[in-house]
Amino acid sequence: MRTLVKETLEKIGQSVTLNGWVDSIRDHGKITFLDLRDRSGKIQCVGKDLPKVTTESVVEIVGTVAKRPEKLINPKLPTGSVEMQIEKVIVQSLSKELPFPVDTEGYEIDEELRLKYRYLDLRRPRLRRNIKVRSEYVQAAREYLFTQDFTEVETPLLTKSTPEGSRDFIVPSRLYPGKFFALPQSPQQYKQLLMTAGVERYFQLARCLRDEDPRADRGFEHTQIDLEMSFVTREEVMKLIENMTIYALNKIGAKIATVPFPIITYQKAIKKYHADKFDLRTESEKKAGILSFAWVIDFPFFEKNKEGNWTFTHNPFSQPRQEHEQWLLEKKNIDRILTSQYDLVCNGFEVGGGSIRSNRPEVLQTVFEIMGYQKDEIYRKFGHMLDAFTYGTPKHGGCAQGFERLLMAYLGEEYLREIQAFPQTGRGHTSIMDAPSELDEEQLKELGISVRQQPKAKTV
RNA sequence: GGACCCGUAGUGUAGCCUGGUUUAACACGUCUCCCUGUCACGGAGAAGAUCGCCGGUUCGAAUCCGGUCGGGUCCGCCA
Repeated sequence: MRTLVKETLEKIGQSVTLNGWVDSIRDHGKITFLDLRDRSGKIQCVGKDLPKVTTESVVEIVGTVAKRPEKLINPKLPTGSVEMQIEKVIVQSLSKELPFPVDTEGYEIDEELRLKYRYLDLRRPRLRRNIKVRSEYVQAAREYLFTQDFTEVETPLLTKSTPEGSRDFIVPSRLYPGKFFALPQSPQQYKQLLMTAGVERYFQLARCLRDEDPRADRGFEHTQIDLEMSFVTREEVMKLIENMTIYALNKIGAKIATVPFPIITYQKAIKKYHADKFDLRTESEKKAGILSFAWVIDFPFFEKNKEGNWTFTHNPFSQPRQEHEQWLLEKKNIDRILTSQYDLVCNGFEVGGGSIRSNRPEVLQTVFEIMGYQKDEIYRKFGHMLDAFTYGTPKHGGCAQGFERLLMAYLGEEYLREIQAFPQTGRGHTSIMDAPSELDEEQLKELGISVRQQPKAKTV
């Protein structure tokens, strides 16, 4: 039976079997020290005449846990008061020399190389912690939402392209040649339809895919804690997300500057910070690693795009502020219509946003009319929503939290990629596997895609 | 689509501006040998780089110039 490294502290004098990676070897000739690492920690193992083994190899070590004499205790190691007296080392998987060190922070290493060998990069303590903290945050958020009677629902990945918002990732259809699925930019429409369905409180860890040029804090894929609630006010949704965030951050030991989160209007934010996302932290709070949140509300619903046409600032499905709904229906004072949208800001990042949605088909229809859509086009693209809203849909609202950015702030990371196990590179290549890649002619034929010389094809 | 920056042993850097004492240096890692108490062990030694690629200038290019490829950051874009 396997014993974890951290469990050795309670097994002094016992014979145990440890499994893990060789963290380091210190060979003194007649005596050799071998530090063994598993997911729970590191322990020093002592023996003589050990088999030939390299660092980062996987070994099984059978031996006896012994208390170290007072003067040999290593205070830097959690297991520093004990050591393993080796009876037998079985080399299970020998490692060759790694392409880069994994006992450093790793920032100094070329990121392309780190991503090519991400499975080794993830061995470094910093990334192990990032992955672990992420998992703990998500677990805590789930825990909280379940106490609030939410139901977790998965929505489709293969869905329909909608012309608004970000550029879609496209998947060709084999059964319907010449037609395409789109991967979701967010579960927006499905989660609203779940409100029509009567789920009332939905959440999901939603993967969102957007085909836009990557940045430090955004890539092709990111995950959001996405939720939607029926029969709620703006303030109720904001409070729920706020409480979930506080609960989950407490679980991972993060400190928050101000609770409840301050609320500021968009107009005041622009005037005061010249941006709709801003950093409220004092210098001492920055040093202490404290998270400082704020809500931004009362955004304008519409703005003019570069062609001079009206477009939405955040979300076309949003309900305007109640007092402006009549303006919207009459298509007047368009520039003064405010939306029920709320954005959550943390340490200068936008880490979430949502709104109360309109459940009136005529409001949604008018929004698209203001943006210059013809009636038949609206029905073709959003008819399913308008239709659904004629069958008894409660007023509803929701929020999506970009918790990866939140964890970036908490973990002091500058790049979203450091929070993701297998991120794309800054130029949109996948980790490890060289994707996007070319397809076999056979696959293309099956998809009804004509075979053309692909640009930058590396044919020799 | 645009702007800026970076490519030198396995990793990270120096050298480049001001071309020639360069046999391309240093640290870590790797390999060999020595070492019974180290824990970033220590000591001795060794291997490992045609300086991303192509071309130009020059008697001579890691170094200057042009192009190209790869990478990074930002702007555009990202409901």
